[in-house]
Formats: sequence, C-alpha cells, structure tokens
Amino acid sequence: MVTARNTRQDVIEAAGRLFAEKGYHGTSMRDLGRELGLLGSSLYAHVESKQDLLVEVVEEGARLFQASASAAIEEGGAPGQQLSHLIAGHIGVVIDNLDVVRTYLNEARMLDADHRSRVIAARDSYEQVFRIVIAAGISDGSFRSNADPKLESIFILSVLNAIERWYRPTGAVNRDRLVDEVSDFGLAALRR
Amino acid sequence: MVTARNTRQDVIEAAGRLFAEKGYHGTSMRDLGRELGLLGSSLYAHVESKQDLLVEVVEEGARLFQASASAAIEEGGAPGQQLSHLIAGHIGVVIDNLDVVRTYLNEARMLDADHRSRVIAARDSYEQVFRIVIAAGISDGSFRSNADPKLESIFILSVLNAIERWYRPTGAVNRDRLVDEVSDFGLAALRR
DNA sequence: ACCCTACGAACGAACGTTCGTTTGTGATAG
DNA sequence: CTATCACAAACGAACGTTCGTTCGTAGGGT
Repeated sequence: MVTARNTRQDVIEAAGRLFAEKGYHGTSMRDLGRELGLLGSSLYAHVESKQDLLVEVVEEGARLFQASASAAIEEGGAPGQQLSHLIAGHIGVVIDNLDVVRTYLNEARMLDADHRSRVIAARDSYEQVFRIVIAAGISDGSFRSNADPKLESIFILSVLNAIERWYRPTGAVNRDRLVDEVSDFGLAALRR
Repeated sequence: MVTARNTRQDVIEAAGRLFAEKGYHGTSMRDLGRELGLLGSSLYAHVESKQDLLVEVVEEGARLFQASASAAIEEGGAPGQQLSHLIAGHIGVVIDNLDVVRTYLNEARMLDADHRSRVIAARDSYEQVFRIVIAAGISDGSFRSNADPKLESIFILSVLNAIERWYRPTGAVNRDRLVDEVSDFGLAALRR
C-alpha cells in the first residue's frame, strides 16, 4: 500500500506555494508543516533550514527562465520572431509555475547576500538575451531606430513579470490569448 | 534649541522606508525604533500598532495615485495626450515617493482583509481611468482597433509599476528621459 | 535489522505589545 | 528671572507568544 509520505520535493513545492502567498517572512516552519499535514520540526528530516527552502525555490525559478531563453534562441529566426519566442516561453514558465515564479520574483531579496547576488546575476543574463534580440532588430531595421534596447527590454520584461500579479488560471484570458496579446503589444511598441 | 524629537509622521516615513526595503514581516518594531534612534516600545507613543503603520503608508500610496489620475484627467486633451499625462503623473508619484510606492505595491497584501479590499478597490478604480482613456482612443481611431482596453491598461501599468524595481535616483535614466521613453513605448504600442 | 519519516518536548532568541517611570521642553505664574 | 506645572516623548523591564531549530524516540516499509 502506498502510504504517501512526504519527500524533499513535496516540502519544496509546498514552500513555494506558501512563500508565494504570504511571503518568506510571513510563512513559519509550522505553517509549512501544517500545509503538509505534519509538525514544523518534522521538516528538518528533509531540509537543512528555512533559508535552504527559499534558495531551492528561487534557484528553480532562475533555472526555468534560463532554460526558456535558451530554447527560444535555439529556434532562431528574425529578431521579431525570436522576441515572440522569448515572450511565449516566458509566459509558459509563469503560467506553469506560478508559485515558483512568484517566489522567484518577490522573495529573492530575502536571500542572504551570497545567494541573492547570484540570482541577480542570473536575472541580468536573462535580460541580456532580450536586449541582444532587440538590438539586432534595431540594427536590421525591423524595429524603430529610436528605441533603446536596454529600456525596451526592461519594459517588455515588466509586462511579462507582472503577469504573476493578475493572471488567474480560471480567468477569462487563457494562455494562447495572453501570448498573442503580449506579443502584439511588444511588437507594436517596437515596430518602426 | 530644538532637540528634534520624533513625530507620528516621522515614524510613518521610517516605516515606509523599512517596509519597502525588508518587507512588512521582515521589519520588527525594534528595527523601526533603531532607525529613529529609540526603542521599539517607544513607538507606541505615536502609533497604535504595527498594522496601523502599514495601513497609514499604503493608504498614502493610494491617495497619491488617485490624486495623480485626477490631475491628469483635468488637463483634458486627446486620448493620446491624456495617456501621456497619466504616464507622466504616475512616474512622478513613483519617483518622488519611492518607499511609499514600494510598500503600496508589494506589502498591501499583508493588510487585514478589510483594509486590503479597500486598497484593491482603489487600485481598480485607478486602472479604470487608464482603461477609459485607451477605449476613447480606440473609438476615435487614434489607437489600433484590435487593442483590448483592459489588457492594454494592465500592460502599461505593468511597465509603470515595475519602475520601482529598477529605477535608482542616481542612475543614468533621469525623470524626463524616463517619462519620454515610457510615453514613446506606450503610444507606439497603441498606435494604429 | 535497517532506514526513512515523523513525532513531540524542549531550547534560546525574537516577536508585538503593555506599563510605570523618567526626561526634556514650553507655557504660566510669582 | 526664576520656580512651577503640564504634557508629550522616550525609557526599560516585563508579558505572553511565536519563531527557527535540536534531539531523543518511535513506527512502518523494505
């Protein structure tokens, strides 16, 4: 018989859920235990510390976005198409991993200095991918020439990262519609 | 001589600063006391509770944005101009009240249900102003006809609200440049 | 028989908050 | 010009609670 005991991954997933919902400092180990049907102290059979849990969730978020960017770039195509792929990939990551992404975006600053600076570096390199694609589109004349790649990439990522704040899986805007609308918006903002 | 003792407003301002930086649950009353050069217990001469402080800061944020929207609409003009005014006003509020805005945007969810729902209502009515202006621009033909006012307003507000996350007063992007760039971006995204 | 997993008591530290007391300041009265 | 008074601001000890974490123990699956 499967008695369905909890694994380390279960604990990390539940942590992502609670950190996303109530914040890292707003979540206690006893809260987290209750979420899994056990005592707070029992979590230490799976995990070294509370901070360890935050590291695990945030680094998973970083990996997901990095993988998405790599996949988008490998598809190649003109800058406009690459940007569409980046947008679609980002939205996929957000929608399919809402709790991890919310924790990644909002709670990473609660990490200790070491881990935090690594996450910031990962974020910067992800943003760089957008910036390079946009710069390429300006160079080849497909995007408006007065656009600043650095700011435009920040703006588009702002729209993408804010999805976590309003998107609801059961809402009126489904995944395909969201990808289309954001792509239209981003490409319209950049078109010459 | 004035020995500059602390007033209720000083406490609220310091709270905004710390809540913005470390989050509501990441800030203790003793932290806040230290920020003002006194003991945590001394704060209760000025304030009823920690929650009270959060309410004060968040509601100030809500007031600032509401006032900005009212001022922008009073200026009138074509939808494109009105949207520019809304954008400029929003950026002004963010830049001139960074800590209050960061607390308003990130910590409002830590409010008790009553206050939180009032803040959400205020946010919705602020977003409505953007939506109405965008809808007017679509109707009169100045904005692209396939734009959805609801989503476009969310997208533009996403860019505006994310400014808090990357803008630094001492950075390369100053206020005027920021207003220009965001206006260009938003209007380009909407132009037919 | 051996691991995981979970318990549950316990730890010291930190939390928000209360309360009686002290301090400094500005106004008033002599 | 000084003594007195009221009052707000700050102190500092103490409260009950919760925090993250440790540890010895017990039970069930392989």
